[in-house]
Amino acid sequence: MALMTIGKLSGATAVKVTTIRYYESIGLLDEPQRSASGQRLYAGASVERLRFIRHARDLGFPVSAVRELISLQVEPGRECVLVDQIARRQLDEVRRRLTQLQALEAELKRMIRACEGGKIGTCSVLAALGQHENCLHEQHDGAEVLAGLPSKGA
Amino acid sequence: MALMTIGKLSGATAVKVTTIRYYESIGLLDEPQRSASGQRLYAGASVERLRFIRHARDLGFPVSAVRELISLQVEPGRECVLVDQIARRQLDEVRRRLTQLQALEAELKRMIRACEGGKIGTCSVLAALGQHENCLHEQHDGAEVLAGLPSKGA
DNA sequence: CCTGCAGTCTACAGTAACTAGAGGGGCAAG
DNA sequence: CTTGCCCCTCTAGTTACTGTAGACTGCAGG
Repeated sequence: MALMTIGKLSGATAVKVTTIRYYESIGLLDEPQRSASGQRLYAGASVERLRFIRHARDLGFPVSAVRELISLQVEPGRECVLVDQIARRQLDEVRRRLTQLQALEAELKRMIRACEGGKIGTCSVLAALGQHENCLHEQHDGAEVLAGLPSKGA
Repeated sequence: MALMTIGKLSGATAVKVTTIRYYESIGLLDEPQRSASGQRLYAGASVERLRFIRHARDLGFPVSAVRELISLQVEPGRECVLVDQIARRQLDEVRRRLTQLQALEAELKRMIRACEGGKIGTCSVLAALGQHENCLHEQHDGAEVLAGLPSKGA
């Protein structure tokens, strides 16, 4: 497994070239060797590292947590408990979001079922959105709960 | 229901003052009257409008969709179908995220169960993260699927 | 050797949806 | 009149990237 350019690494890990450079810039990836002309050259270990990062990110770990995980990986011999804690924290977060989303799904379904062929004047989707004494307002800062919805795919 | 300052409106809708001003700046809220000294003064209708926005945002509708919904509200008489479409699109999105999160939950649980009291050298959380031929990699641009996880609460 | 093109470089700007802070002015009570 | 909270604008920061500009490199075909 010889040295590879950033493009190859990108291909091997499904992480975009720009993202790899970004990870380097924020210190998630070490600075690699450079060719005489300044191009980054990666060894096989970078593939592992990057897959690790990718997978952790896919699991929803924020970059800060990934950083922690990496530092734990680098200096082994300490208790697994820390890693476990990070994972549990993440699991809690995931479950919180699951609950949220399930409530959203229910409400959206209800709205759509009610809205069949009516005119806007009586459209219950709009009416439902006008209500506020509804299912979602137990926690007050619910604002940020779903703030990060990308919906780029739409 | 007399005119109210931005602070009152904020209190009545649980939307932060800065956020209200932000909504105004992006055109979600109309510019309100001003007092002689330049303070914003809102009428009761603003409460409704803001609740509508808040609720739609809580349901995960992106601001662009909220904008559409508002415009549909403003010029009624057109078919409800458009509103319905937006809601369905949102429901699809929510379901997609639900599926994702359920997979994540399963994997995190598996990881945590495996990681009980071991040392880091054998920690299966870290090991699991190193794997990549795993449950989450059917879709290739999974990168962005969970990109927006805030986890500020942690 | 030349040309073309894909790949790479840096650096900066933009995205979503806010949030936070600086630095100043307004308003009612004591 | 002062205290203290509210309000103003404007700018910058957040997260995790993505996109763009403009320049350079590396390699294959002719």
